[in-house]
Amino acid sequence: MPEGHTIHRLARDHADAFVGRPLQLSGPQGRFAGVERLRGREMTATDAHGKHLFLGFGEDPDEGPDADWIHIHLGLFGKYTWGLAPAPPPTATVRLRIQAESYADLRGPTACALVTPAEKAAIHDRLGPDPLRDAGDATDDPARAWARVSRSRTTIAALLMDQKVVAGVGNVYRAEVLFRHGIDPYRPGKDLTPGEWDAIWADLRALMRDGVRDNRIDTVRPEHTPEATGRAPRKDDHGGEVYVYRRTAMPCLLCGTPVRTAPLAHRNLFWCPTCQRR
DNA sequence: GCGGAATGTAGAT
DNA sequence: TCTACCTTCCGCT
Repeated sequence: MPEGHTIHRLARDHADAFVGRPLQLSGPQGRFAGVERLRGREMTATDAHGKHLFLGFGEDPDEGPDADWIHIHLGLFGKYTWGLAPAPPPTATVRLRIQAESYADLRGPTACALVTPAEKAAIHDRLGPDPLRDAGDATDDPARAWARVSRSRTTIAALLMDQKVVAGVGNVYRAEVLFRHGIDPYRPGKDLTPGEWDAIWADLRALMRDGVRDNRIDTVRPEHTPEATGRAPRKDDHGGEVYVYRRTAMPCLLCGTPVRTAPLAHRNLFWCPTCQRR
């Protein structure tokens, strides 16, 4: 269950494990039609933008005559399982298995399909800038996001989840970055100051880079950890330490106010009504 | 064993 | 604003 950091980590892990190595591809579930076309071919590149993962095949995967990309989006349920070869017999839910010296099993993705370089470019075009990219182009330019945010009456909580505005932020990073900056999630985007946006973007970059490195989301500053403050740690465990995400009714790590939750655009929003003011 | 929830998105209305 | 889709896991019977 991924936000952008998971996808960038997967791009790196696929590059390390599979680029330039003899591969065995299979689709045990029978729902990935690209297996036949890619049989015997070499993975030559990987890429990530927001929550979209791309695995490139062909001498020049960006424009060569044999260029193909596997486009993968994990959605809410998609999950990877990694291990050392030989892989055990796959279960019926494995959409895609890639095997070299190690193997990766993909289950439950929203998308797993072959796309052309042009189709890949179209996906980049409809995504906003990604705090984790470092291409020096439109795909990581925070000014593009600010242009949308600063003109919008939509709440900052909804804007942060809109992949056309910012690519890669999900429900955990949204809740946590708004908490870290003391921003009420219901504030309209146009009410934010440029300074607030710059700080949010810089923080997302730092937090999400940590997420890629550690393969989990940790957002709590050392001085606010349960160990440092003596407050009880959150019971639920999604793999990291956070201020408000899924800490409903538990005391805020800073002020002790019960953390609030409310549905917003089909997702649960979490915030501290005391620390996050309009 | 069942129901609900989960780090998500697309498409219909 | 709603529904559908995909899979796993946890808490409750």
